[in-house]
This record gives sequence, structure tokens and C-alpha cells, in this order.
Amino acid sequence: MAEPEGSDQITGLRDLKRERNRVLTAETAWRLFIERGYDNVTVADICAAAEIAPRTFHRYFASKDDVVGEPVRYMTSLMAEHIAGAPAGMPDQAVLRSAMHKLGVFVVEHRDWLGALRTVIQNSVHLRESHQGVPPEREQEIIAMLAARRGESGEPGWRQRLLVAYAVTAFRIWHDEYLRGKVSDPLKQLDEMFATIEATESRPGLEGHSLGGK
Amino acid sequence: MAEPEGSDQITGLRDLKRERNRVLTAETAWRLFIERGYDNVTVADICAAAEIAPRTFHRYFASKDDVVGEPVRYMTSLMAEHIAGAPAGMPDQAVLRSAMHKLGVFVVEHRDWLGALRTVIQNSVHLRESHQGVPPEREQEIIAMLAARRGESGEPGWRQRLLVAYAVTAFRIWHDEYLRGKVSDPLKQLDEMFATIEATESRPGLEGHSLGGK
DNA sequence: GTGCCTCATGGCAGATTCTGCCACGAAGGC
DNA sequence: GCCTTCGTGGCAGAATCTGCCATGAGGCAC
Repeated sequence: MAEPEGSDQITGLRDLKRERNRVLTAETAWRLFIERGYDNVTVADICAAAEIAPRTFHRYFASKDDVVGEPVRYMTSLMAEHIAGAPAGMPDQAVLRSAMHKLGVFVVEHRDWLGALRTVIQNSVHLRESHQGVPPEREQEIIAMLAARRGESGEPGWRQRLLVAYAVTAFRIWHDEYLRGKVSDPLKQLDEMFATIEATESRPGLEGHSLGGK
Repeated sequence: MAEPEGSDQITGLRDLKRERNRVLTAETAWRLFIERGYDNVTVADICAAAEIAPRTFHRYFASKDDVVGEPVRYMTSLMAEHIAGAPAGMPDQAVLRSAMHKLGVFVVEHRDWLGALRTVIQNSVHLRESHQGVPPEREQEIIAMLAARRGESGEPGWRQRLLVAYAVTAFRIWHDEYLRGKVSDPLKQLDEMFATIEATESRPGLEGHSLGGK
């Protein structure tokens, strides 16, 4: 349930307090959202419960929905970490596959909590519109990390973009199906879904390489 | 540039005026956004230019970003229309392919205007976060129309969801690449991208049917 | 044509979100 | 121990969005 802050270094006491406060605030917000629904919780409510000033809240989070986006952010940094740590020779699809598998394990472990948060999002018109999986900026980040891993730089080709977009799309659908209780064997299902992506790879006319195309 | 209102029937004079006003307001808003940037235009500005009251603005559009989402809404209803009109026997991928092609033509025709709007979105942090292609509700709509066309009802299977999600994902990437001026032969490129989806179809282990699987 | 109903509009007040600015005080560096 | 750095809170204010009500134009029945 805790929200470790990706790869940020906690150096001093000041940073520690800040991080602890931020996590506490986020968890307080999630709890209230789950209890009363997103629209029935004001920033002032969250601040009262978390014992911080509204002004401080908006220093932690850019907006109220931003708190809801935190898990997705965390999961993409998890993914980014995994990509960065992948062996040099491994092809992109394999890296993505294992990264998604790792995310899958995380989701399965936090199933109840993520499911509750999903319900919150579904019950708010405003959130339903804006929280549809991985935002484009994060997608770009993943693409950049894949390229960096291969020592490439410059503009990614469309095949590269498409591969990553398919991966996060498949994950989004899986995530949704799973949290709706539609899936009995989640990790097997995730593999099956990812297989549809790998199928896009090994087809004549798609040159079968690692989707680096321009 | 005009924004025909999907399949809504304009019956009387009252509806006519309302629709005309709505379209005028949207176009005024887009113009201002393009001129000054989204964040430098207030609802009051738009209302002054379009000669309506702010209260009326919020009857036309749920929010300020909602105006920006209008083209996407229009394009998905175009897609929905196309799906509804497709011949009965045509398989889903073929329907999606031709629907996307039709959308592609639309985008090419309105290239300059859509490009300007894309720049607006890219230049606003707030918009960049929330306007990432087709929102899930619209996706559901497309899935439902495909199912209805085959006379099916009930919950769509994950393969169905995945197919549609891939299609709109591919379209999103294409749309972005094209409006960024990365594509010389747009419609050919769109076909190429769609080919990656059809590749997910005809693989052993995916049963090669029309992705209706549960 | 007259009278009545429907409903889009506009004005107003208020809740809420979010930001700029400043002062205070704790943490960190010397 | 002193000074700097910086996280926090309070305040004012801009901007978004909603509920409520009065007005007037369009629509409908007779």
C-alpha cells in the first residue's frame, strides 16, 4: 500500500519528513475517495484529515486528480527501472514483456486496493475521462529508455512508438478486465495478451526486426 | 471546419439556433486557443468573443477542455456511423480498417486546422495529460456497435476489446506522427500501421477468428 | 390569432480548485 | 553558533463550474 518514491534518494531528515508527509497525504486522499467517492471529497477535507495546509497539498500534487494518477506514475517508474536494468542484448519485446509481467505481479499483489481505486475512477465522470491508462508523456519516457538501452538517440521511429503503445494498451485492457473480476488466471492471461503484440513482430512485410524502423 | 452534429436531428428553429450557437462558440474557442494558447484564454474571453454568457457556455460544454475534445468526439461518431453502415458479413477488422481509413481521409483534409489544435494541446500541461486519443467510453461505444452489427449482445470478450483498443491506438500514433509532419504518404502509412493489427489476428494460438473470444 | 407550455438564455451567488506572494521556523552547511 | 536553504502555512485572488431563478422566444393546441 505504501508508495515508495521510485528512484529518488532520500538524503536528509527534511526530505524524509516531506516524503512521509506526501505518502500520508496520498493514502489519506485515497481512503477518503474510496469511502465517499471522488466528487464528495474536497481538497480541504483531505488536508484536514492529513493535517496539512491546502497550500501544501498543491505543492505535493499538481491537482486533485493528480493524487489518483500516483499509482500509474509509480507503476511506470517501476517499468522504467526494469527496462534500465535489463540485459544489454535482450530485444525490445522481451524487455517489455518481462516489464509488463513484473507490473502484473504488482497489480495482483495489490488487487483489492487497486480495484477499489478503479471503482472510484469509474464512479466519477471527471476521472473517467482523464485517467485512461498511461499518459503520452510516460509513454515517451518508456520509448526513450528503450532507445537509450540500445545506445540510440534521436527521434524514435513509428514502429517503436507503436510497439510501446500496444504494450501499454494491452496492459490497460488486462488491468481493467482483471480488476473487474473477469480473469481467473491473471498472469497467464497477461501473457496471452502480450502474445498478440509479439505477433505483430514476426510477420512478413514488417521486417521482423526490433521495430526500430523510421 | 464546421462541426456537423453527428446524427442529431435538427427539428425546429430553436434547435437550429442552439446548434449554430454551439458550433460558433466552439470555433471561437479554438481560434482563441490557437492564437493565444489554451492557458491564456479564459472562459470569459471565449464568451465575450462568442457573445454568450458564461453560464450558457457551461451548458454547451461540461468544461473548458471539453471544447478541445469536440473534434475527437466528432471523429468517433463518424467512426460509429461508418460501422453502423458496414455490410453485414464483413469481419470486424475489415470494418475497423475501412472506418479508420475514412477517418484518415478526414484528418488529411483538415490537416492544418487539426495540426494547430494539436499544437495547442502539446503546449498546455493540463491538456497534454488528459487528451490522449479516444477516451474509454468512446472505445466502449465502438465495441458495442461492432457487437450490435453482428447481432451479439452482452459483455464483449477481451479479444474484442483488444482489437478495438489496438485500432484506436494505432490511429492515435498515426495521427500524431502525421500532424508532426513526419509522414510523406499519410494514407499509405495508415494502412501499414493497421497491418500490424491484422497481424495479431492470424497467428496460431489466437484461433484466427474475429476476436470475439471470451 | 390567442393563450399556454416548453425551454434556452443570462444574471447572480456560492463552492471549489489552484496560484502567487510573503513570513515563519526547522534542517543543513560552515 | 551563525547563516543559508527550503518546506510549510496563511492570505488574497483568479478562474472554473454549479444551483437557482427570472425573462423571453419558440412551439403547440385550440
